[in-house]
Amino acid sequence: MDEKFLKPYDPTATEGRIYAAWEKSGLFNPDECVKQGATPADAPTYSIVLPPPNVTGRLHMGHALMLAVEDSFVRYKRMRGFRTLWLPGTDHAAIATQSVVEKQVKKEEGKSRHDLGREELLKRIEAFAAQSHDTIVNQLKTMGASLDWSREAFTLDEKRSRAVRTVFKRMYDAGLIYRGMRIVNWDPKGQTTISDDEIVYEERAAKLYTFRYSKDFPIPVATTRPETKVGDVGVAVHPDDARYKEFVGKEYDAVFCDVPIHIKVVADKEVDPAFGTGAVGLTPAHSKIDWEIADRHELSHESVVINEYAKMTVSGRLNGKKTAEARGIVVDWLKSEGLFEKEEDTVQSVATAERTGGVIEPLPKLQWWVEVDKEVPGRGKTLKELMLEPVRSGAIKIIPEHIEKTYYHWIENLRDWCISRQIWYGHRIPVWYRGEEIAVGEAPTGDGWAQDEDTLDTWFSSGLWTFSTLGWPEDTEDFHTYHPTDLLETGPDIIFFWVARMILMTEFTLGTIPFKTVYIHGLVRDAQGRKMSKSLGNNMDPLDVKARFGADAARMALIVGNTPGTDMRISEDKIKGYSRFANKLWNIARFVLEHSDTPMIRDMQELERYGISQLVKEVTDDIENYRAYLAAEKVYHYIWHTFADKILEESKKDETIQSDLYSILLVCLKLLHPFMPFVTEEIWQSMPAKDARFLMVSRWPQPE
RNA sequence: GCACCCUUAGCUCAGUUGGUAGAGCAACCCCUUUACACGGGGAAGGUCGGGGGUUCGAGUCCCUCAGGGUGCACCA
Repeated sequence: MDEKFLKPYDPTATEGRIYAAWEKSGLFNPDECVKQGATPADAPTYSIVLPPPNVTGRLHMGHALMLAVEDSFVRYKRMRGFRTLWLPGTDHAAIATQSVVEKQVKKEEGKSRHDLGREELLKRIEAFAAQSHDTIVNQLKTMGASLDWSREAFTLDEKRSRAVRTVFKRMYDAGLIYRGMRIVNWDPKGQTTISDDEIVYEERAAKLYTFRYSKDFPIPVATTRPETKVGDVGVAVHPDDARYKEFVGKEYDAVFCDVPIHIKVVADKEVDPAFGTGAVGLTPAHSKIDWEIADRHELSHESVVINEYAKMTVSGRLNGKKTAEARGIVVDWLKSEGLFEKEEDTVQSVATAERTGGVIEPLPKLQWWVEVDKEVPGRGKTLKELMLEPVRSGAIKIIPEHIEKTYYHWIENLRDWCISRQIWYGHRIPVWYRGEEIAVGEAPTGDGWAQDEDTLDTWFSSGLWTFSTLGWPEDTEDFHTYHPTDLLETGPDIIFFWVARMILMTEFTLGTIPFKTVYIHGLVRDAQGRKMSKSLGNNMDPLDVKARFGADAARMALIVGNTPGTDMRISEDKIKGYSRFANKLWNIARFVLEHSDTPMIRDMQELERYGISQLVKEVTDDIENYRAYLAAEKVYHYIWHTFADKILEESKKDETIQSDLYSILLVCLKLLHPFMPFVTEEIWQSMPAKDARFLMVSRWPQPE
């Protein structure tokens, strides 16, 4: 018996060494598994692409959970003899990364991005991303992730960029990408447009003011944003509202807070007669709904009164004032003019930018959009329908199932997707202009072409991830072998951002699904059930956990009792419990090896009396049905309370049992390996008789 | 407003197609027994949120109420 067993199990002394040995073996690469005879060349494939962590990030518990779950499935499938590919990569995370670097530059040099210029800022960002990349990659490895690093991808590298340009052009040619002047969600803090999904609504107390535009204006109007009223072009009332019927169609002139305005009264069914005064002041340039109502009544969109810095752009006393300040000025003016009727307290949900926290200012802007309600040529269906169909038909299965309903609900409410961003880091829009001419896809030759200044929403490139990582649009063997992928495992917060976009992009581009199963894990919360966040200071650092208890213990704690789609709580006690379990297994191995001078490998029938075949059957069945949380617990329970507490104890009295212990241990190591890869592999390395050099590629016990 | 989820032992949660409840942790008692005190043995603990229904039988299916949470939409 190896002397190492005389001391308690020490994960910190073991895990790094084991991971290095795995990496050196090359067995994370399915081609290498075939070459070394660990996997049959004609074996079926199993593939997962890693949801790419942001290059700016540090490993957090969410990552650790993702890795624990995915690695469990991957290791299980590999042991079952599949040609198993788990493909790693990182995400450039455009807005997030640029804003980190911008802040840094501002702090250290006092310069803005415009002081640096596009080229210089990009240089800084790329340097930062490269260094940050190495950090996160090394952290992924510490959790034991059996990712094939030889295939690593980056959302912004040349191969992925080519995929982006290719898909953009195809969508443009299909008439699904268009450039249009529309109201966008403008983030004055981040100085960019964002999509509807990047908005977070915050409940805030606000005032609802009731006023008239002028003394002779017949209808009182209620608003929470009086400062925007200098941009009003109309007032909308409900067609059936008897109070205002006589004024519909009439037009009025007024000078509102120094600004001349022209108001037409229109009737529109969108207006709720019970809210406020039942009359809406229409500000088409600064409200999505008003824009739409204005469209229906042929009112102008042109009256822009707020700029990108959320400052007023009208002449008179409001000029150059911030919107919040302007609000007070307008209210004072209304009061002094006798136009003010009343103010009431109300609660407003204010749209803020998820990344920067800036209050969204709706502005009309020329942007690029993906049209979701238009028929896709040759498919006879809209993009929306293409997103719904594979989930409805069961071609894509979402776990837990009820999330499918949420998915449908979201798609039904989906509007055109704004894909252009006014930041510099990211995939530049592959469109070039020269006078009236336009070129799309690849850079045109000839003089005088200027590329669009904007970049693409980062989710545009993420949407291609399952196939861009496999080399598409090149005709690669990997693409043919591993696509569609088998499993997409991710968190509930990016189902719409990412999962839905992947389905959209893959259905459009390839006419197929990106993955067969979507497994949604819950969010990791602290012991009190609170979200882990920087501001609360309750973040648990996986690297710290690993240093104290080992990656195996952290992984096990994240898997056991963690049902898909349900948030989980993690506590130090739970992790500590599994670090003790690792030590328990260590001592079981010690005992077994001490009592197995000439180990005999028994087949499953010979071990029938120990209930092990039943365990294998249940564990296999649980993993196959995405119940890893049960499988891991059953293995734990068997090892500790059946194998150690009963069988080992019996064997001290009954010598006939002793010669079976070795075989039981072998099976237990295999069943536990997907969940606790390090300690099981470390013990395996000291097993004198076994079916593979590495437990990682040994055969999974046969369930029958 | 629309939709979805949750409510089971002190705490955190399982309970896969309906067959009279399980785990981990904590708490309690005992044991330093030669694999392990990062251990072992034992006992305790639940009218499965309330009410109603379907069924021979419901934590599990249906209805309803209450509390908690999430997503989406709206917010003049």
